[in-house]
Amino acid sequence: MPRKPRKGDVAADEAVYGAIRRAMHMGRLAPGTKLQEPALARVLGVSRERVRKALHRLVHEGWLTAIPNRGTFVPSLTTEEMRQIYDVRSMLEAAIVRRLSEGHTTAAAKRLKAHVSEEKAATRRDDRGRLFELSGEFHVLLAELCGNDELTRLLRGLLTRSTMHFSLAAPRQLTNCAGPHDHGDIADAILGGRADKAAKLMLGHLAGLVTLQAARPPQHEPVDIQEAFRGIKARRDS
Amino acid sequence: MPRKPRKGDVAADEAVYGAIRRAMHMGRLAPGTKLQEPALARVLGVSRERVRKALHRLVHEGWLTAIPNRGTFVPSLTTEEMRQIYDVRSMLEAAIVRRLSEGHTTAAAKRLKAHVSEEKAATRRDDRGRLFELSGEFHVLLAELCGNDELTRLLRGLLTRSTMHFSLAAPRQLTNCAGPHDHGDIADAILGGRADKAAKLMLGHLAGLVTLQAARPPQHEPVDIQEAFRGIKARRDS
DNA sequence: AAGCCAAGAAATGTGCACATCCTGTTGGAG
DNA sequence: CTCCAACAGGATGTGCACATTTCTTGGCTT
Repeated sequence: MPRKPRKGDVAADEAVYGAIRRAMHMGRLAPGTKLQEPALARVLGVSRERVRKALHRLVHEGWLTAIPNRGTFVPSLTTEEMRQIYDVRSMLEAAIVRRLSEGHTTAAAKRLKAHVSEEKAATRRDDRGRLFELSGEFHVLLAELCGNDELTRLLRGLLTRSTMHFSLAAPRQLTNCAGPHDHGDIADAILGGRADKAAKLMLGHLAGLVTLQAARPPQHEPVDIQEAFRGIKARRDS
Repeated sequence: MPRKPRKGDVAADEAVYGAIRRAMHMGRLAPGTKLQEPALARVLGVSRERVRKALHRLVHEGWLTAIPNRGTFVPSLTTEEMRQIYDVRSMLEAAIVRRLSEGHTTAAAKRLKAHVSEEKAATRRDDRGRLFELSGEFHVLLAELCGNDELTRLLRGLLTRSTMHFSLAAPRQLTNCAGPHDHGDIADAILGGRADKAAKLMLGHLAGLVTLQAARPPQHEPVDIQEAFRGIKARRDS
């Protein structure tokens, strides 16, 4: 028997997908880097087809860019693309906070308060990593509280693409979503039923993020695949 | 030599993708239909891997649903999912028409007027097919006029998923976007700079589409793959 | 010396064959 | 007669090997 692709191996491609995604999230892969399949297969210890499938998925999701017969590359994100993404987010999230301000369940209010308090706790502990995660989840949480799965999925995609800039440009310098008090203020406006104020705060919050990312180092040094995936192997999720 | 996969074959998978997508758009494939790879490969005259790749792409885009080791199926769309999609569209398109009402270029106004007049012409000619296309393009056009590529791509995806209901449920009975005068009224409000009115009209328009699709035949008879792909082979685009 | 051409090497894309899993059927037991 | 279990047929998933294309290196020409 060469190898039994048992039922447990169905999560293997998911692991490869997560490994590459995590490497990008950590800022290990600079824009313009070519991700060649044999090298990734050798480093990750899986077959080339597995890598191939994961790469195709990442390309389709917008994380990578593929050129036929050339390979897949880490995209060089333009500030214009970033502005457009945040523009769409402004449209959606302003509508979201307006809707939540006009009416929400007590359970929703409870989850929102819990999240804000958790963010404040992370801020006091100065836990940058946790705060980075929570900051992103805040925006997804607002979409979830609307009870619209499609909306949640869409916003999650936009948000992951937004965080690409943080990850690829300056992963360790920037903290995260501007000031932590922003989320608290937005939550207060929602819970208080002040739709206009909540929308205005959200728009200002997103605009602040754009200007925060405006100044970033345009230089990128070449990356070694072997070095980039040091300590990254299995496990799933982002 | 078995076969030369020349450079012209790079568009072959695109053709397979378009063929399946067109079959769905024509309402040939009823919800719940299992699309098995050998049958599709035999009918379309391509290799199984080509079909496989197209199926994976369609699954990733939400057109089909895949169950591991079971196959890919045409999804049975719930009215709840449809409502959620139109809910997201309401958020985005209300913001779009508001933005366009507050300011747009003369070129944008020209394109908008041209589109509306073309819709009216199609209505006079009673050209249902053309009007169906134009009705969808109207909503995409509004996104394009905002000059945001990300927004256009997102809305296009939502719109194709919206038309799935028309296609799968009752492709030949329903005409399209409710009344053709709706689009004209929205355009007039935009060109007149009446943001609130334009947004209100758009929300009403989308709400009308939802109620229009509420009553649909829940029955679906089994489909033969051989028969479904009659006259559908190559060519690209949607 | 600089630019161009050609040959080798490596990477991508594709078809093929096999292993595994699911499903429909048939036979037997209760 | 009904239900369960084993089996056969077929479909999906995966690894492998090859064809094609592209990039690089070396040598040649101007």
